[in-house]
Amino acid sequence: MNWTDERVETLKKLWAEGLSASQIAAQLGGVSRNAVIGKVHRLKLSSRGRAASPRTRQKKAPQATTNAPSTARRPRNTRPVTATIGATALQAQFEEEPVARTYLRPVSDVVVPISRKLSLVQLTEVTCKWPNGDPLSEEFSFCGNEAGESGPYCNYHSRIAYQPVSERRRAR
DNA sequence: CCCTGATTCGC
DNA sequence: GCGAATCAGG
Repeated sequence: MNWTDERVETLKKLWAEGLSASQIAAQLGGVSRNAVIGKVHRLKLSSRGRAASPRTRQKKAPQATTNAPSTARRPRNTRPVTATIGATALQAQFEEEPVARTYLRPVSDVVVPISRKLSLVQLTEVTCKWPNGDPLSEEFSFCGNEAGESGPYCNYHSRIAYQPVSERRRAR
């Protein structure tokens, strides 16, 4: 996945709006949060208002010269995720923003499960209860994918459901 | 443990 | 330039 003008634009916008790198990565799709952060730095728009904390790095002695030259790089699993982007979920997440191009993003490899579009009566103890759309609307449905034991949502929706909360507690 | 951004450095 | 690994912290 390369950084097209469009994607960079989105990155800038979302970053300026205060979204976390991982959230932006999820929006863009196909990139990790590290990729986003790296790009942000390269674009020199790191600051975003205030410095988080006067952190001072530079402590690590990189195991370069003296260490074993063996390629210790770990070929981390490149996740072959293939799913549909949860447009409605994104909507809920950014309900206050105009939303222009985020939802017309190519839905190729975003880490969002395909909604099973269950109705209320179809929910069980193990179905994700993430709502899709307006509860008053005809098309309203629930995600319905398998929910872990840790909550009423599937893995993905647990994150986008709870992450912003802890974020607002901390940052805003 | 979850997360955050920051930095380094092999590619 | 890119981004995984790592770091430092909440």
